[in-house]
Amino acid sequence: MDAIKTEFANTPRSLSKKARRKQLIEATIKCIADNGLSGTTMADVTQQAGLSLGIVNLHFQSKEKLLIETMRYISTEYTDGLTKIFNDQSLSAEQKILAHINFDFSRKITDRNKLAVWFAFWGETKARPTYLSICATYISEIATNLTQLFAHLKLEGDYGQVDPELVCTCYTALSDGLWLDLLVTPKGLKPAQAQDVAMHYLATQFPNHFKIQIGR
Amino acid sequence: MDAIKTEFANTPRSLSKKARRKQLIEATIKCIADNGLSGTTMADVTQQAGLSLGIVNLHFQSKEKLLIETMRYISTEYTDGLTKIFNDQSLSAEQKILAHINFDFSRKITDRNKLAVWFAFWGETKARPTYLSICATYISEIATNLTQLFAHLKLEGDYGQVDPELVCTCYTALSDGLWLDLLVTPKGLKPAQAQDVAMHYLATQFPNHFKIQIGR
DNA sequence: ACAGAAAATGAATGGTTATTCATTCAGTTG
DNA sequence: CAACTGAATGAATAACCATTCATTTTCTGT
Repeated sequence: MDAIKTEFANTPRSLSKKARRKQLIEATIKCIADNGLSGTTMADVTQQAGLSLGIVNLHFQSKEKLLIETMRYISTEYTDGLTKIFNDQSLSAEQKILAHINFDFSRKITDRNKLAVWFAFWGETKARPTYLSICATYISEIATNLTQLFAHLKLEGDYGQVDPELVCTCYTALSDGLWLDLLVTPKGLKPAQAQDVAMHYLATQFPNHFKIQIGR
Repeated sequence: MDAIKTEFANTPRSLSKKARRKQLIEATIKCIADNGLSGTTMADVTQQAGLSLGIVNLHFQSKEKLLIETMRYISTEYTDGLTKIFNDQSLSAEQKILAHINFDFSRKITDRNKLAVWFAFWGETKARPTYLSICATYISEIATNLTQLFAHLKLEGDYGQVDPELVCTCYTALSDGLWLDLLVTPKGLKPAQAQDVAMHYLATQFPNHFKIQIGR
């Protein structure tokens, strides 16, 4: 908790509104990972951020809004990363898929603190329509792009049997499930190995493009 | 909430301790699905069960213990179902895998109330060692059995390249990820379609045993 | 350097919630 | 049927926690 404090300490007040909000959101992520969603209090969050109790209400009005912004923060971080890859004109479809899978299992994304937050929010989607609608947006956006990439690969190679939409659904689910693995069995799979598992699936669909990793 | 009340109403007091605990656990599942883990109160749970406020502490000592027993309940229900399949002497390895996948996407298991509970607890595993250790037990138990089945299939068919452990990891993650799909996009995939997606993966590994469903 | 604006503080407040336990109630036994 | 046993009740309690806002601190423009 000292780390976060010092990171921002040199500019105690002059921090822009946006940066202070980010600081509070990141403190929230840490707290949810450490205490669970049900165990996260305003006192925890503000202490984690090294600030005073009232600061969250000043910047977010309420705890509920802080949580919604936290969910939006992690899903935006994720979709922005993927969108950047998808829009990169210098990459081929194959390279985009490789970059996608690489991103899915990067340090930034498979950080267990963030994974804990993802699952905590997913567990509440049935209860809170706002959470569900945030999910709905990013899911369809990613699926459209990814399906398109798989369709492109299908044309390139000799993959008559491949159903791009099915592969997209399957890959996405696989990726989510591997995240769960990384969250609940930290002594088990490592991110790089999880990535190999995902790649192994893609290799079954596009054997001319992707090869199965041996040394896992 | 009336439904649950009347289900137990004909024997208001004479219910065994075990049955009353089950009733309270099932009320807890409904409450977590409806209000989220963070929004579930003792008043909610007891009202859902049609009983009085003090009843949870009488049967479970504390809310925390009720939650732990709730998690144990859903994971036991799941592992018991799978263990029964695995120990069924009348089934071949192939039939056991079919029964396994069938169970994974059965109504009982893909009930969105229960899925919400799974994800809520997974989201708290990093914060609560007790939850994590409950996960650890069922995960390794299932993985051992399932890997064994895949190894058996590998011997039966001509599957030189197949790595049973990898297939187990991949199938398990895929199944978990499809559960997420069923939870957060209820208007999207239906359980039967999710099952087809899972089957599609198994067909890539064991094409002589499993065929891809066309009419999904 | 000073005034005004903006940001941050944290004690106080009020609503919520888990837990307790004296009392009530239902089932059982002799 | 009366005394007994243990389950169930729910009002009372005590702890907790989100939010408020008067006050303090820092920044900015002149």
